[in-house]
Amino acid sequence: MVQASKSPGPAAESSSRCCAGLEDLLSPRLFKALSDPRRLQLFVRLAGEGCACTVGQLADGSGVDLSVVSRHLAVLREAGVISCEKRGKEVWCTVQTGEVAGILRDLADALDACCPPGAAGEPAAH
Amino acid sequence: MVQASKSPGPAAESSSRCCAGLEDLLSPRLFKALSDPRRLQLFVRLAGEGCACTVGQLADGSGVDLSVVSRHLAVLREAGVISCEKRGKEVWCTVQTGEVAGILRDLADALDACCPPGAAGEPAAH
DNA sequence: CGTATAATTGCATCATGGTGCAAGCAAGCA
DNA sequence: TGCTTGCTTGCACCATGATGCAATTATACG
Repeated sequence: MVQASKSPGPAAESSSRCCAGLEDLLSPRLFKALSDPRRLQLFVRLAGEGCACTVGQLADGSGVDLSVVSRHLAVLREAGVISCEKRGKEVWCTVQTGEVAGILRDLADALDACCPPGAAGEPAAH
Repeated sequence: MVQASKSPGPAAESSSRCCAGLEDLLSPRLFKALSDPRRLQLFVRLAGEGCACTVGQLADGSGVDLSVVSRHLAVLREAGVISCEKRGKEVWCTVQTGEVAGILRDLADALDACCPPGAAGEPAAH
């Protein structure tokens, strides 16, 4: 929303020779979802519990209101970190371990393929 | 700061059998650093430029004040995403591709080793 | 020295986001 | 139908964070 559409920008963008697909892999939404300690706590808790909990179960012992947990889970869900399924009155949340792990690996691969040592821009002595 | 020290908590934490080291790998600081679109833009730009730029170079064409860029770079540096080296008057920033990729891979591995399908908590039909 | 350049930091302002309470909605049950 | 439970959403409040301008520090140059 802020970064518009790739934003050609006034400055020279000609040097995008490497790290081509990096930008597409870096999703602010994903990182924003994992940037909050409370959400991270819920994430770990959800993973530790066997990757499936109801909102109420996660709220128990979290120290915050159930509405807060509900909102945090919504953020995680919109980021694709977890998925939720309604069964009766309850909503069961599941960690998307495979999906998230895949994204992180793609990102790691893109980074490794990026910026070869002594590629360019590095000043020798100046 | 918020999550205290592992927080034994009132609720049952007995089910931390899996995803043991997951919590230690999930650093709010790292994700927070990558959660801002502007910082992500600087990150991509820095990677695309050959992984080495001065603060001024990054500020050019970024559309924001140099002080803003400086602050964003500080956040990235404190998160270990980049490293900065002062040479003369200028500060050269470098993307820590290997470090970041390593962290992401460790996290991906931990997630894959986590939550085996049909482990527990999953309701069959209820 | 004094000046210019590069970058950081202080300060004020504004936007975003986390939180709790209460109301609303959906689903099961008597 | 009325009631209870599980969860979501609206609203207000407060903390955090992003931004721009100005002042400060550090380094190079004359």
